[in-house]
Amino acid sequence: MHVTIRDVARLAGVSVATVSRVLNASAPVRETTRERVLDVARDLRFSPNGAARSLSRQRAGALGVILPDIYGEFFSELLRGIDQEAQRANHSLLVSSSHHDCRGIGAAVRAMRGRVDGLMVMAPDVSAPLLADVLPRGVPTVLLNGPAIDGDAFVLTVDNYGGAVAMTRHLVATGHVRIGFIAGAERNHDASERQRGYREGVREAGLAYDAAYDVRGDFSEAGGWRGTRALLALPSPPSAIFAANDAMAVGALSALREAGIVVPTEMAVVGFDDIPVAQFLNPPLTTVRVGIAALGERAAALVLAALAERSPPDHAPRRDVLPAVVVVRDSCGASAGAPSHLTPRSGHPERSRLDRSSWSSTPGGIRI
Amino acid sequence: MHVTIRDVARLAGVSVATVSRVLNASAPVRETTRERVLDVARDLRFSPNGAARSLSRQRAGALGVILPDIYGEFFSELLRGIDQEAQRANHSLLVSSSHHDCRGIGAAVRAMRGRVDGLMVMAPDVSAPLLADVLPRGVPTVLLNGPAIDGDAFVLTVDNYGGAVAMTRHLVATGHVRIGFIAGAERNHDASERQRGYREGVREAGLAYDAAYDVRGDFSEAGGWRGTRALLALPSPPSAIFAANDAMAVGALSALREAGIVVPTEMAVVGFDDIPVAQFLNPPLTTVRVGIAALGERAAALVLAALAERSPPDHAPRRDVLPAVVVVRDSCGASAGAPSHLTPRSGHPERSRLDRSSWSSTPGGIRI
DNA sequence: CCGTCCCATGTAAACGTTTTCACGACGTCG
DNA sequence: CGACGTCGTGAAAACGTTTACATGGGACGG
Repeated sequence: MHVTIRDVARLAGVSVATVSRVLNASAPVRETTRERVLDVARDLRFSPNGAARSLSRQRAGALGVILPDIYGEFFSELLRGIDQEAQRANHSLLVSSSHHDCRGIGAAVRAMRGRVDGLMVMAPDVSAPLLADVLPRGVPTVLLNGPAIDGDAFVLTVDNYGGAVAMTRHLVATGHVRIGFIAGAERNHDASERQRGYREGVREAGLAYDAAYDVRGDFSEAGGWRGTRALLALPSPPSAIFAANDAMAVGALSALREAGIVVPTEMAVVGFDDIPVAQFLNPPLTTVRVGIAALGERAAALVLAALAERSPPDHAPRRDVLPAVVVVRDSCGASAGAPSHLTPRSGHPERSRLDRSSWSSTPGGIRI
Repeated sequence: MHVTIRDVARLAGVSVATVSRVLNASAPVRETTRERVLDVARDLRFSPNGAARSLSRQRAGALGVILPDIYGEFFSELLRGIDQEAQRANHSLLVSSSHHDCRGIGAAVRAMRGRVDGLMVMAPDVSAPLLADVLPRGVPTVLLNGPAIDGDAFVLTVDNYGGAVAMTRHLVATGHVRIGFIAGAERNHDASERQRGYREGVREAGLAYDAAYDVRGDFSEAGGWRGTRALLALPSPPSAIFAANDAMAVGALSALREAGIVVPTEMAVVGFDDIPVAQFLNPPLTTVRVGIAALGERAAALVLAALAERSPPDHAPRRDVLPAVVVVRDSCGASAGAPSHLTPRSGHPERSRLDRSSWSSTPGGIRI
């Protein structure tokens, strides 16, 4: 049926071992036989069977990615970062999404056994013990934006709490006293951390926390739209809306436009994530940059590093938190008043697609 | 090292064949032994090695996806559609991106040999003969948005030309006589088809085609931004800008905002693709809906169908074109004037994430 | 009571690589 | 001139499944 290494060997008049050696350059082969083998391989359009190869070597040359969803620019960016780093190490990506509960995650993990060398799992909705139970042992695993876990998985998160506190402080500093918050999905780890940050920011400013201004969303544009309607319906609506992610901020901007409310003069809107489109919105969105692609890159790098050293790196920290910095643009109304000498507004459409600047912590916010 | 089926067999006191039969329910096994095997398997947390499994059965249970890039919402949506359909058939996705030239595509294809049962390849920049040369024979393949090809690959495209003609007609009907166009990347198949549609639309309206209004872009927000600046710098700027995709339309909106030009009253802006965020932009973007996720779903469905019947479906058409319909929103200025009885503006934030309506052709444009 | 059939199970051969081991031939050094 | 590496190669054993084939034991009909 398919052409195998045996066919190549037969036609070239050598053993399969020699063919393998030629194709992998794994041992010296006489130049004449080498060329003969390569010729036959090319003629037959032979390409080695990946499954057989992974079975024989004990590595698959692929990384597994398990995601709750792939809707929106966030996951697109994350995947891009992961892919970029994986490709550097000649690894491909086995992607499986739409896994919210640990049953689904468990199934996906099992399906990947033997076809991937490492695993990246994003499971913001699943509690730590349940998750620990389904993760495989013996496979380098990085948990993205999840809770701490007591398996041998490395946990990589973004400073959700710190970023939300910083953003709330920024709004307070701009003069807002009624700040509405549109939270993420219930039970979602990122969502609750960001909410915790918002509440702390409000509390430390000495403002009265009012649950009516703290509405539930779901990280989708539609959720932001609904949340905004809810906030506008309050007897005394907020003067600023803090959406727990950029997608909801987009929905908020849309709802405000429909309501005829001008941003930022009549209402400030800020988001979280700094998805690529944020800077191109009308008005450009003030948000918290988390370096999504960098997060993905780092996750892949961690898995690959664990793969490189045969023994699991016990000395290395089991947890890493990436910084989240406030990026001030026009949608919060603070743009005009803020000191403009920090970072000149220039060339923003030219910025590199993969901005590594967020790998290192930036003190305070930055202006773009 | 890892626990294998042999370990399970040994501890359960049966042969490996029996274990396999239990786990796959492929043959009747006495209830008592079945339970014993399942218990041991659970205790040992056994999960079968995927590589070995793919080698033994002659199928991998995975589909390969080869993309030029994964930047932006377009690819995110496409991947989502593919994943959705693949998951329905219990297949996972092996994704490889950043492949622009046929050398890279060839390498990716070879790396996937034996680990995937079918292939979806998006290679808008590669010419047909080159591409045909690197595609594998014997593996069901669907080419996305590529040129027709004389291999045995199925070609699935969107009606780029028709959509662009329709959109241009719409702008003409709205009263525009100077329509700027921001094209996609050179040598990109989608890009040139859309450009061809724009030119035809202009021509058939009896307007003089002026190359100065037909500027080069690159399908990125930054490219749209630059293209818009170029159009604004013309001695007599256009009154409408047709960006060859939504990402560039986003860049255009951003550039116009910076220039203090109000959309749509002073300038109409339209895009192509109808990425999810389009309806939430300020103003909501008039664009050409291609049903990105549906495209992905259909591609996966075609591969899976070819997989189901052992022989390649010769009777089936080797090419399919999905409709592209104009979606009128606010950014083109025609919204207020157009008859509003067609489709009431309602519930747009609630629309289902995966809209299958574009699978079937809709006569004329639709209003949202 | 014996032949036949079926059911549950075991044995072993695939599947297509890589890799270890062995083995000649050849050159080098003592 | 013999012992000893080195180099090129082949044979065969992994790798962990699935599955065709074989086998033994019980049920059942004659």
